[in-house]
Amino acid sequence: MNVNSLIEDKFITEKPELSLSRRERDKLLRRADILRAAEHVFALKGYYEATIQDIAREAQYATGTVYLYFKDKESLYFSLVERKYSDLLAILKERTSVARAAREKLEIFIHENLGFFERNQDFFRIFVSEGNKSQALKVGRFHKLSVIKQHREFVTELVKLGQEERLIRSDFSAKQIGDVLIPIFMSVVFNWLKEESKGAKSLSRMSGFILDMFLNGAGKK
Amino acid sequence: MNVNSLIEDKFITEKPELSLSRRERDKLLRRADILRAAEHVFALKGYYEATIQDIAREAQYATGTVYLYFKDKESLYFSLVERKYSDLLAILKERTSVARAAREKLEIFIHENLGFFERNQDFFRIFVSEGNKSQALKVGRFHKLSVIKQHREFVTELVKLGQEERLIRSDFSAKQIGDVLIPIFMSVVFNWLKEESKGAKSLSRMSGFILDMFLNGAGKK
Amino acid sequence: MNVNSLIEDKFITEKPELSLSRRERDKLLRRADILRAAEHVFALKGYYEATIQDIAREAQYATGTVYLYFKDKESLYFSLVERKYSDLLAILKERTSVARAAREKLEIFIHENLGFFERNQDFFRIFVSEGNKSQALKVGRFHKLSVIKQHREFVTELVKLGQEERLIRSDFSAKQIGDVLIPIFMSVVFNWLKEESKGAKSLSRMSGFILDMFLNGAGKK
Amino acid sequence: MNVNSLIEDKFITEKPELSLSRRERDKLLRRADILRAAEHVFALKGYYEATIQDIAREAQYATGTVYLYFKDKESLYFSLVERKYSDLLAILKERTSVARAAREKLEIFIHENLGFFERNQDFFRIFVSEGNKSQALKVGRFHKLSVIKQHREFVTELVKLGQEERLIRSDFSAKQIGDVLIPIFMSVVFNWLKEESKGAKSLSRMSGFILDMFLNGAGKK
DNA sequence: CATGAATGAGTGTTCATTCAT
DNA sequence: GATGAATGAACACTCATTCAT
Repeated sequence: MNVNSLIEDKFITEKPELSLSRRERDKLLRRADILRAAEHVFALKGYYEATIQDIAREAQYATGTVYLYFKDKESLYFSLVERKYSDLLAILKERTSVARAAREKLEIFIHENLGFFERNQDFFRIFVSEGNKSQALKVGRFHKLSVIKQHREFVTELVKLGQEERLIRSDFSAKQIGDVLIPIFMSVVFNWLKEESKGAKSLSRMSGFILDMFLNGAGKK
Repeated sequence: MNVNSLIEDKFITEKPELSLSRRERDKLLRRADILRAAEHVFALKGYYEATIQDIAREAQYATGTVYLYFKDKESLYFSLVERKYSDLLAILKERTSVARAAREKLEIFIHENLGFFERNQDFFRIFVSEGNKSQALKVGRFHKLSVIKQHREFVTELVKLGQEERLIRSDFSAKQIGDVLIPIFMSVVFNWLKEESKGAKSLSRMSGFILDMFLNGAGKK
Repeated sequence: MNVNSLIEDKFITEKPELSLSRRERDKLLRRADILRAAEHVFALKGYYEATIQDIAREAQYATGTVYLYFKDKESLYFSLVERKYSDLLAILKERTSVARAAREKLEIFIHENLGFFERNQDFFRIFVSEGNKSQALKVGRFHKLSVIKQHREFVTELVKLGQEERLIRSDFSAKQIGDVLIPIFMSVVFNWLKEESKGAKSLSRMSGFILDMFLNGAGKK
Repeated sequence: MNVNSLIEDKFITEKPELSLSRRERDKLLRRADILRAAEHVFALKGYYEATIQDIAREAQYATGTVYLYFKDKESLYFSLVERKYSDLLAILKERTSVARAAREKLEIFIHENLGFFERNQDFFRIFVSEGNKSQALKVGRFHKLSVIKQHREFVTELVKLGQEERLIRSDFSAKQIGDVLIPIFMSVVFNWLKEESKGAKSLSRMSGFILDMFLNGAGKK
C-alpha cells in the first residue's frame, strides 16, 4: 500500500472555508475532533500502545465512529502527521515570504519552526521518543510522506538561496547542508521537550543559538 | 519500574574473561546468542512487530528459554541497546585516548562513531525509523538509559576539552554545543542508511564533512 | 421467536390490487424495491456476508429505511424466501389446474418448477451453496416456514392423486414418495447452477429426465 | 485461496497408528479434541454463529490453543468436513469391496451411508439446515473439496458398474443417474433428522425404500 | 417518512508470558 | 536448565440497529 494513498487528500488540500453544506462542515469538524484526540493519545502512548478505543474515548465518540472518518489506525496516524506538517509548511511559506534576504528568511524559518513546535509540543512528542521501542518497520515509509519531503525541500531551497547570496558556503550541496540544519534544531527541540522546567524557558528563545551554530559552527573564530 | 533496573548490569559490567565456571560461561554465551538474534529481528521488524518467537527461532532456542535470560521483552530490548552503546563507548574511549589534542580527539570520535554505525547498520536501523509509527511510550525512558547518558556526557567532555584548548567557542555551554554535534552526524548516518546505493559510498568518508560543518558552520567565510 | 411471526403476512396474502391509498401503494412498492435488492445481494454474498448497507445501497435507500419495512435482517431474509415460494406456489397451482390427469399435472409441475428456478437463478443460488459454511442456526426453523410446508404439501397432494389414479405405487405413503421427487429435481437444478456453460442448455429441457427417473427409476426394465 | 490448501493433508492421509512420538500423538489427540468440539458447535449454531471461543470452551481449551492446530476458523471448518467425508469414503470403499455384484454393492453403499449419517447426526445436521441463512458465498468452493468430489465419483463408478451389469439403464450417463441417487437418500436423511421421534425408528431401516425408489421409481408397475 | 451518522457489543486473531514435562 | 504447548487478555475492526434531524 502506498503511503500517500492512505491520506485522504481532499481533507488536507481543500480549503474548508467556503460553500460547505452543514453536513460537510460537521463532518470536517468531527474529523478534526478525532484527529485532535489522536494527537493527544498518540503523543502520550505512542502508535502501538495507543488503542482506537483510547482515541475514541478521548474524542468522546464510540469506537466505530473513528472508522467512519478513517479507514484504519494507520491511516489515522498518517493523516495526523500529514496534517501537522501541512500546517507547518503553510506557515513557513507564508512567513518567510515577507523577507527578501536569505539570512532573514532563515531567521524567520527557524523562529517559526520553533514556535510551531512549541505550540504543538504534544504532537511532536511523538517523534521525540528518540528511538524508544522504535521500529524501522518498513523503513523509509514515513520519510516518504510527501509533506515530510516538502519540508526538507523547503530547507534545501532556503540554503540554495543562501548560497546564491553568498551567505552560505557552496563547497557542499544545498541538500547536504540543509540536512544539517534540520537536526540541529530538532535536537534543540528534543532537549527542550525533555526538560521538566519547560514552563520557564521559551523554545523560541533558542533561535539565535541555532542560527549561530548553523552559520558559524562551534569553532572559535 | 525503573529503566536501569531492567538491565542486569552484572552481565554488562562484569568482565567475563576470568574465573567463570563453565556454567556461567555457557549462560553468558546463550545470552549473547539471544541478543544477537534480537538485534537482527528488532532491526528488521521493529520492537512491536518483532515477536519473542521470532527472536527465539532466530537464536535457535525455544520461546521459554528467552525468559531464562531476560525478564521480559522490554528488558531484552533495553539490554540490547545498553550493550551496543556500551561497546561503542568502550571503543570511543580507547581510540580517543591515543590522541592528545581536542581536535584530534574529535576527529577520532567522529570517525569511530561513523565506523561503528557502519559496522552495525542493522542495529541502528532500529532508530532510523525517524518516527515511523513512533511511540513515545513512557517518553524519556529511553534517553535515561545510563549508556545513552554516558555517550552524551562523553561528547560534552570532548567539547569541554575543546573549549579549554580554545578550539571551540565558549559562549555556549559544552552540553549545548555537544547536543549539536550528535544530531549532525546522526542526520548524516540517517541519510546514508536511507540511500539504496549504500554499497558504493562509505559512511566513514563523511567524517570530514561533519567536523567541518560542526566547527565552521554553514556560513561562508 | 416464532418463524412465522417474522413475516408480515399482510403483505404477502393481501391482494394489493384494489383499494389501496397512494400511501399504502407506495409503501408496498418500496418494500418490493428492498426485497429485490436483498434478493440480489443475498444471492451474491450469502446471508451473513451481506450487510444491510449493501442491500440499502443496492435498493438506493438509506440504511435506516430498510428498518421501516422490515423488523430486522432475519425478517427481511425470511420475507424474501416466503415471497419467492409464495410466487412459485401460485404459479404451480394455476398451471397444474388446467390439467386433469395426475401424470399431466406432474409434468406441468416439474416443468413449471424448473422454469421458475431458471428465471430466478439468482435467488436459488442462495440455497445451492450445498452447505458451504452452512449454518444450522436454529435448525428446522427454515423448513417450518409455511410456504415451504405448502410446497411440500402440494407435492404430496399430487402424489396422492397419482396413487388414486394408479399412476404411482401405493406401498409407500404419498409424503414419502413426494419427498423423493423434490430432491431429484433439486439435484438437477443444483448441477445446472454449478455448470459454467449455463447459457447453452436450458434447465427446462430436463423435465423429461426428471419425470422418467421419478416414475421409472434407474433400473433397467 | 485454494480450498484444498486449507486442509493439512498430513493429518488426513497419514495413518497415525504407527511410529509416532508421544509428542506427535498428543498433538493429534488434541487436534481431534478440537475437531470434535467444532463438530458439535458448528452443528448446533452453524458456521457463522459459532465462535472460536465456543469451540475452545467446548473442547476445554483456551481460545488461543485452537490457533495452534488450525490456521483460522475457515480452515478448521474445512478440516472438519474433509475429515468426515474422508472417513465415510474409507468405510464405503472397504465395505462395498466385499461384494461382487453391482446390486449388492449398491445395497451396501446405501446401508453404510445411512449408518454413517446416523452415527454422525451431529455433523450432518450442519448441512441439513436446508438453506437456513445459507449463503452461496463463493459458490462451488465447497463442492470442490476433493473428498466431496470423490464421494460423487464413487457413486458414479457404482452406477457405471450397474450399467455394465445391465442392472441400471444406460440411456442416461452414469453421472446423471448417480446425481439422482445421492439426493434421494439425502432427503431421507434430512426428513429423519427433522423428526422429533428419532429415537424410535432407525435410519438404516430406510435403505430398502431408497434402493427401491432409486431402481424402480415411483411409478406403479 | 427518510436519512445516514453514531453506537458499542461482539469476533477473529495475536502474542507475551507461564509452567508442566 | 530447556522446552514449547497452553493460556487468555487485548485489540483492530465490523455491522445490525437506533434515533436526532
